[in-house]
Amino acid sequence: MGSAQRRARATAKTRRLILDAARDLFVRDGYEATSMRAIAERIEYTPTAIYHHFENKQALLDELCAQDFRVLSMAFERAADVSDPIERIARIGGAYVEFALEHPMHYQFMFMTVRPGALDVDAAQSSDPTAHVYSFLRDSVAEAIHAGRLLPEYTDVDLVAQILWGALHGLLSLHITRGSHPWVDFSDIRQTAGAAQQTVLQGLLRA
Amino acid sequence: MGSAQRRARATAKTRRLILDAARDLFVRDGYEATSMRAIAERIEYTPTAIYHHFENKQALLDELCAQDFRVLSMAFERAADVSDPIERIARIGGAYVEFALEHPMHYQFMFMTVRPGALDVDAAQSSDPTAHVYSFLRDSVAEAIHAGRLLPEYTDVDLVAQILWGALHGLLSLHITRGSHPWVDFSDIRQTAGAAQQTVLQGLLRA
DNA sequence: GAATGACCCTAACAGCGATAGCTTACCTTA
DNA sequence: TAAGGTAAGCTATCGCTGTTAGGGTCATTC
Repeated sequence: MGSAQRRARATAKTRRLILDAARDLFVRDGYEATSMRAIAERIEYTPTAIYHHFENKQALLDELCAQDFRVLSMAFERAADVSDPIERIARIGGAYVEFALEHPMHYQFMFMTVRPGALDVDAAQSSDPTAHVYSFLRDSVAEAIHAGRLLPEYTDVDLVAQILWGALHGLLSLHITRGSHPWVDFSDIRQTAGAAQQTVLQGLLRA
Repeated sequence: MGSAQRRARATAKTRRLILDAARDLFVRDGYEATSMRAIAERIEYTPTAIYHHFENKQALLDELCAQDFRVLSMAFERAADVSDPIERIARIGGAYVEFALEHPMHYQFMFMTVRPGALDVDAAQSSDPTAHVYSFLRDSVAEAIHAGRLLPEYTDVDLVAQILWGALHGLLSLHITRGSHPWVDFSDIRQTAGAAQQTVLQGLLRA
């Protein structure tokens, strides 16, 4: 009976082998520039073998993304362990920045890549990990609004959450795409992101 | 002698024909999903003809991009025609949002694409149009700081300019990459961007 | 009138994602 | 232990991609 388990282990190992190779190449060369043939060659299989474990190239990226979302989600859970909603928002933001700077390539896949393909709304709602990650922020914003901590004109939870998310994402994505370019003097990104968050919160909070 | 001019006109017309078709398809289907064959078919030429007018596919996008930078620059010039620096910042932001929504594909290429290849600092400084466009915002921020309109802790011009830029860019880029996805309730992007800008300014300004 | 060069063509290259169909190895069941 | 089923790899191929080599046509120029 243990033989089935051994077989399952072997399958999982191959799967992991493919994913690791794909991640390396995606990170090094980018998604478009990485071919299924290159992934296969790196692990000494034929391209067809990959299709036995994954539906297509996009499915590889999806799986890698899902893994990263789990990492981010766990970081958020750690950061969100505080009762004050404003402080929680600040800590979630800090964890978000740290994640982006520690895994810039993953961040790129997760938030900076145009994902083709229409989605079944219901399926996406329940399965897409972005929703879960976003809900950390959204729930805290809702709590802050409910507790009367924000200025009275801010009643739309999604609007406020997106302002906060956008402020950090904008700086982070600019840093990732243009950080090495000389024509704009990018200061230390952690400091800038911290200042951005503080500024936005200052604009949101009741005096 | 007029014949040479007629010929030049014909060449320019073909060139424009190619660019218009490319723009339409890039915008509709995306850069990667648009093939040279599709562009050629639309204007009833063979793909080879395009290579007579442009070096390659990337050159098509570069040319369109350069056009759009000119458009953005002109929009900024129009928007910046106001003396109050805070109002100027707000109007520059509005023009930026409009530009991104009107030219999402080119916005992607201009601000959301990791550009490979190291740059000669001096050459980039003088030739890269991003610097020129960024300076519109930077100069206005510097003026606002100099006029004592911001809270005293905001002394770093680039930091403030990047907070403002980042807040809008974050929302716009999220909208472009994820706007069609259903798991996050993206409100009207113009309204969200406007609120974001107002919130950041509220956090920056002296009471 | 010959030569030049701009412009566009046909045909082809190598590489891409993906699939059809076969073989092999193993597990389960009779 | 033989038969049947399935997972996982293979070869060969499809239709696509960006791009190029080489040829033809025609107006312009010497």
